[in-house]
Amino acid sequence: MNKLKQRATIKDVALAAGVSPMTVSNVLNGRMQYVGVATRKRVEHEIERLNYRRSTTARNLRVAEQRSIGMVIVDESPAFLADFFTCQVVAGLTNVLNVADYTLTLQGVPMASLARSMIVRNYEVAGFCAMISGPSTERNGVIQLLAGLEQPLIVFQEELAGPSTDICTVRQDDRGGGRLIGDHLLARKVRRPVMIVPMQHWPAVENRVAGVRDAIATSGSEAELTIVHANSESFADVQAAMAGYLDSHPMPDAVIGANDQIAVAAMLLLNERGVKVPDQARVIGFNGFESHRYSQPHLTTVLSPAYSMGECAGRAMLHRLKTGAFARKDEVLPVVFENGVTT
Amino acid sequence: MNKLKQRATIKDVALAAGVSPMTVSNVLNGRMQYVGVATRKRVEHEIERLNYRRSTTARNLRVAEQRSIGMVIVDESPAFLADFFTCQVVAGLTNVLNVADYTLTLQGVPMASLARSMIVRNYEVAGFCAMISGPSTERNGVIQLLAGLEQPLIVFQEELAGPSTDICTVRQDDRGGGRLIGDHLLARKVRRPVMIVPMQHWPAVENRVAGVRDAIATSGSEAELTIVHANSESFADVQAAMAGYLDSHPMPDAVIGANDQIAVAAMLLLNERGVKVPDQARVIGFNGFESHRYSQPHLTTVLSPAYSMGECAGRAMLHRLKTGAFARKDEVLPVVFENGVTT
DNA sequence: CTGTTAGCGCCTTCAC
DNA sequence: GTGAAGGCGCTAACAG
Repeated sequence: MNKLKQRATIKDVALAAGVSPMTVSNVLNGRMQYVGVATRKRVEHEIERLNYRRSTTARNLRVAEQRSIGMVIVDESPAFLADFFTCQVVAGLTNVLNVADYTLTLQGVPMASLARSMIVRNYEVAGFCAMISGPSTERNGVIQLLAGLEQPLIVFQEELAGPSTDICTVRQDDRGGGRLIGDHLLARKVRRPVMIVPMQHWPAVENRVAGVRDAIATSGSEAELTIVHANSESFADVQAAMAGYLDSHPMPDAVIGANDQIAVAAMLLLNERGVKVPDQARVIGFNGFESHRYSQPHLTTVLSPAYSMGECAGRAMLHRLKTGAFARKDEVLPVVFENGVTT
Repeated sequence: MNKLKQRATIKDVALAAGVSPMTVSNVLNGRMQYVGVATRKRVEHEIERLNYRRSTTARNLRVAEQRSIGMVIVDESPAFLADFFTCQVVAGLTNVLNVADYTLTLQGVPMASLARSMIVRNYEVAGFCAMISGPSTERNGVIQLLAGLEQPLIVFQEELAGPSTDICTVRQDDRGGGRLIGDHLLARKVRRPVMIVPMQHWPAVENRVAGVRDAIATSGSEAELTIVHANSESFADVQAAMAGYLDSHPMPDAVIGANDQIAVAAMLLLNERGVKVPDQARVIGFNGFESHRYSQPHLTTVLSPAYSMGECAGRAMLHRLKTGAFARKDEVLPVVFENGVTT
């Protein structure tokens, strides 16, 4: 079925109230200057009685306007949204949009099928927000593809090189966060820190690494950062990479996870091997969320403003829609250092 | 702005390809029996060249059909979605819908403004899924309101009493989970278990309590379950409630949290007071997620099938849309016991 | 295989 | 203040 069953239209309401459809429309749109009070009452009463609901579809067609923003999540995994970071971003975004009577249209697409997806083939939202994962080249391909749609576009956690039209990036200050971590460790005389990062190229991660290096360079310390690549950020891969490193190198005096999960996986391995944290090795993560209060031991980390990023994107998009242009091409949100007991 | 700017229509494509709009429409809809190969090629080429994208709005109006499902999250907190459970449900739901070329339209609404919201006033999706929080009476009010919309409705984590039309509930087997917990604790000779629950009435929580009681009754054990009410499920409130209880009662031999956060908050308090877990008191949670692998100590809990619930709801809705009726009025998904080190 | 006609529900424009 | 005509972009039904 999935059909529009017998549903009251403006015409029905008009008929019942003994007025013309135009008058009903005026009432619906709050153009009260054009409608007598008595008429309005009658119309409103009939709307209620007939359980009338305006067809968004017909209205949007007529006024050539969309009241929804598309949130595109490009990821191979079908569980794309089941990620706390993305989740927070979507939450913030939805809230800002909803308050402005916009809707969020969620679409998860595997990279391969994006070109044939409804998003690309159909015109149905006023603009797009995108969270893209995958290798760098492919991510850029996706951005090109979405940009080709010639609609306002916001991309999360990316940095764009060339001049771009009608694209805005929203990201957190990963490099600044890296610096905070570096400063914190250097103040504790760390000399041989190791940072575990996933194999996959990811600008946020590179910025975190760069931030740590900034801190070392600025301090004039002779500390040296070693990068250890894990095949993925899964629990098993991280532990394997960490084990491989420990087996063939002297014990590092600090382990930095590219994110909290990585840090915890590494820390659990250290525990297993009898290494005392933080006495023998300090451990620090990245992208902590509310849940950090519940973790035991309390991991030192850098708090992600993911929810605010969503809000920021929402506001940016609404502004773009209203004024015709983004206020800024790149929105960078500050992160906050969170002191735990693991450093 | 937010206007449809100069955008190619079917007419433009038809003109450019030298055919009628109807032929273009046939190509778009894959009705190739009605279109010659040469013509099709020409049309497809022009679609590409003109960067044509079909207007979902116009199509939906014409065929009187919506290709989107509304996900309504009724909650006072603007951070509604920033909750792992909801997040997982939405992820599962979106995936199933997207594969069927349906879209998910997300809308978060505070209870108070629901009646005046776009959801209620406008007709724009084929059906609704709802996650409602708040006191029992108000939740029922929301369900009534949404049911009054006369569209297919799926509600998560509720049990409906009376006969309902076109409503389906999707929930996890909380009572079964409670039984698993009860059995586990009884097998360990627990006699004075305490269960910490939030003040707010919540059917899922009541079912968990009932399940534990079931287990006790079935076993014929003389164990007795004490319920401790916390003002909310926040860290502070849970610890306050727990402290209040401990100060005026003998030490329980097991603490059951109505969910994992509650359990962990309680456990941290026990730690602070020097109570050894699990030797002096066992601790057990509810609604574990992937993150349980990262928690330390590894909490014993019952794993929530939240993601599957989303998938289940998606399938149920698609079936309803296709056949005109829900296959089942109440979908109950099994939970899985997860053995940790805290029991 | 291709084209013509008509209309989905709403709102802009203009007349009364 | 209110109403009548017309059309947004698309496709069902029917002609050819």
